[in-house]
Amino acid sequence: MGEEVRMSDYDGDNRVFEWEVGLPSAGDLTPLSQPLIPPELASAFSISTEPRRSATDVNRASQNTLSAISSSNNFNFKSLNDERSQEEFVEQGDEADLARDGSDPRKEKRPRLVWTPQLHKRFVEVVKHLGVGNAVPKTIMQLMNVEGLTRENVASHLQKYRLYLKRKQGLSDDGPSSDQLFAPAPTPTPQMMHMPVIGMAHGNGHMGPYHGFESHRYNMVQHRDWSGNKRQ
DNA sequence: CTATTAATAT
DNA sequence: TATATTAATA
Repeated sequence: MGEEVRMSDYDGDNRVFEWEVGLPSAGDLTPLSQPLIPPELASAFSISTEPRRSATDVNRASQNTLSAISSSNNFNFKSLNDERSQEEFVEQGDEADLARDGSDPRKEKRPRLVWTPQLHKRFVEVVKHLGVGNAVPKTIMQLMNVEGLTRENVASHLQKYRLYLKRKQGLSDDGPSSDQLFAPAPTPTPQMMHMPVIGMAHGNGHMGPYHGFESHRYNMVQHRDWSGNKRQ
């Protein structure tokens, strides 16, 4: 029952399009790695939150399930969570990082946040929802509800996003769509803000255990070309 | 304390 | 280039 499947990989034969009408696109689905109930609400109503699973946990579980299925009835599942799809990406380039306080969680360096298309989409939706005029980092961060996302992450991205907006209203249209991430999505998919998206990781430092609360770490990244590719 | 912006660092 | 960090300022 709740298989998470990337339809983008199945353009093959055994695909029944009639079954897909009205279904949300793969990118809009809520990853199993996110709790359905925001932590604030859960605690406010004293709902016991299921122990949060990391993206890798979910992927592993999916692998097991899918491999079991495909072996039981020779289904032609292509590569699901294989190779470069998504997994944790930690740049283990250690270099004299013994100066790390293993004590203060707040000061722990996080890996650089990677603004995946999904993350950015989330960001844009929240900003639009708030209105560009009154969307501030703290609020955006809260509404995005992404584990591990910090206010300065958002502030930094917001700063860049505003520059993008400024540049874009100044010059109606001309030249190629300069920005990869910011350019209007080819698939407008007018959906209200909903559903959490998780994503980040890859950094110079380390991938320490982060506590979005009391649980796991975050990661999962689409390592697409950030340099010359426009997805979504 | 948070937000904004520009400059600078990684 | 993308993201982080810092400093000045509101």
